[in-house]
Amino acid sequence: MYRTHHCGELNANYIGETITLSGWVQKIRDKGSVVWVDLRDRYGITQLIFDEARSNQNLIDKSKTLGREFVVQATGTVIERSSKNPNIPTGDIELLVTDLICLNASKTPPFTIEDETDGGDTLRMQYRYLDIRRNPIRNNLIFRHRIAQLVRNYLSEHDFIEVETPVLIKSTPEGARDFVVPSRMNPGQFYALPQSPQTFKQLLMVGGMDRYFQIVKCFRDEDLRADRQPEFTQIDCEMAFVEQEDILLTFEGLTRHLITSTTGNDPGKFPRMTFSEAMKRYGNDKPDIRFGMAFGELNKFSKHKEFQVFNNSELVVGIAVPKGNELTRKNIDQLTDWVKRPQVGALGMVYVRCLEDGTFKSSVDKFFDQTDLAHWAEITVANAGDLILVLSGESDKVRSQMSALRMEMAERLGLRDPKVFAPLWVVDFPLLEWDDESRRFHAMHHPFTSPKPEHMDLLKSDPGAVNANAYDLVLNGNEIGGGSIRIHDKATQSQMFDLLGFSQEEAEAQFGFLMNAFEFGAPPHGGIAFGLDRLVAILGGQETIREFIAFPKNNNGRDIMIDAPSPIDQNQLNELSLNLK
RNA sequence: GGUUUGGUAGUUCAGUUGGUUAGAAUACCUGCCUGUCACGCAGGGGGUCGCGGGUUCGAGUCCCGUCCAGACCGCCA
Repeated sequence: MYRTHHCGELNANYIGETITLSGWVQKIRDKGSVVWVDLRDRYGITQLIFDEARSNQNLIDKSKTLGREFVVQATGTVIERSSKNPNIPTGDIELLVTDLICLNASKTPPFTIEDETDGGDTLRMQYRYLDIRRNPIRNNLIFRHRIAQLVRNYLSEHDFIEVETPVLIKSTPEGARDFVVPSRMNPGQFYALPQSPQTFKQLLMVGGMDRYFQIVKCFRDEDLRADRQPEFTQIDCEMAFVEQEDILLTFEGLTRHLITSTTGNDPGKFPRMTFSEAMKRYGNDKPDIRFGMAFGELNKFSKHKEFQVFNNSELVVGIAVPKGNELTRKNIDQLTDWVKRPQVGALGMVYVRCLEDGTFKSSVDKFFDQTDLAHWAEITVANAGDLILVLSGESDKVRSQMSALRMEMAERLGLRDPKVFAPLWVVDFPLLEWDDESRRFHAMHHPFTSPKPEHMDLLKSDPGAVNANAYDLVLNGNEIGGGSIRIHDKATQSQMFDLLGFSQEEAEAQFGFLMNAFEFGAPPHGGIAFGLDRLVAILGGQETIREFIAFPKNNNGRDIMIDAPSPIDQNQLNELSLNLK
């Protein structure tokens, strides 16, 4: 038997017992005639002791041959320590070893297996199996397991059935790029990996499953980010015979349950905001509402003077940075440089200091008087001691620039507290968005999203003005879920494909199976999908989803541990009827 | 596709205006040490400064190219 106990459970109650532990050598402290070895497993650390007074010399010599990360099995007697360590649960006892087996040696690891490791990201990814031995990563994976468990239990209790859907499916032009898989038995033809099980879950509704969920891998061949991986996990859900309100309430329930269970804080009823309000007030469809600094639109009080920059701008918008007047001129100049970086793209920035005596000092005092600036302060809800930052330009651009600035200021002021959870429903998304490049409409959510019934008439006359029964769930400035009420009749679906520029033949070839199904009694239905990786990371108080994925890919979509992707053998290419170049 | 930051010992980093033999910490190895738990003390080994080219009497340092890594923009229905 390799072990009778774990390394984290022994305490004073076990004194005198003979037990066996197995684990990894965390550290050896060799004092000459006494040797201590910290033995680690998933559950904790227990100190082993080899002592000239009580152990035989062979055993002591053997202990001195061990190194970091050796795998050993130690049998001995639990004894009370003469000097205790209050910092660890097993600190009152140690194991006086009577038998020691080295189960496997180890090379010296390339980085320290400690909470604060000295290893860089690349090295940690290359030796991810060593990284996983560290508490933070192991705890993150356990945390992820807990959340998946909570989701399964909650949804199961609410009559949802987990159904697996295929991974080898058909490529479609809409949406993200597909990962494709060549078919050996069908030369020249390809499967695609699903970007989501969207059509399958709708077909399950047609199949009468009524309430479906699946914790499922999805694949998108797009560039990566700290919070984006080419393969990621969704909590994919669909319900039949529901309206938008039913779905919002059901999944608000799930999300509240997750937040409350994992953080101990009940976020209460989730606020709701329309897409257009989110864009107007925060320049963003996923506003972080843990803090203020909502936009104030200043057009009315900024275009009546000789300041041509504002006069030539479609939109002048400001935010009040709390206590921002503490910033020095140099700080503000640096901030101006920051917004002028190409990633943000502003041409300049105007600032107004709100002084303690109620007056204002701005970078545009030449053009605007105290009355003008007082209006700005009122609109941006600025108090004495605040700093109003103003950007101007074309509406869409200036909103996204100001959104970036708002987030940056919140970051600098420490307002993005990872222990505070502020969920928000964003509703009433537009159905379509115009794409200048391809000169056609794209589905904002996806082509299966239902227009709002009261906007059905607009579909023909003014498609861009049609709102959808689509909604996103936002948590702390991150989109953690999104969904919609779906189209469930062939005529509307067909009209939708038409709007998106599909010919009847193309629509039939790509989505004929779905529209056929709609002709056999498709129930009204809708759903939502959560990004599990992101959700887990945010609830775990971190930004980077990689810390919550056992074997993540790097910035270039590579797995540097197994070295994938990689070229394949010419024979394999031949079998697949593939000819490169 | 673009912007930007970095690449120096096993690891994390420092390295001034271009100037002698490239340093520190930690890890590793050896010796000493009976209560350590970031143990301590003494000693030791360890470098093609990512790679290629250029400027120069002289390049870790400056220039060009390239590769790798991180962050961001585009992209992500």
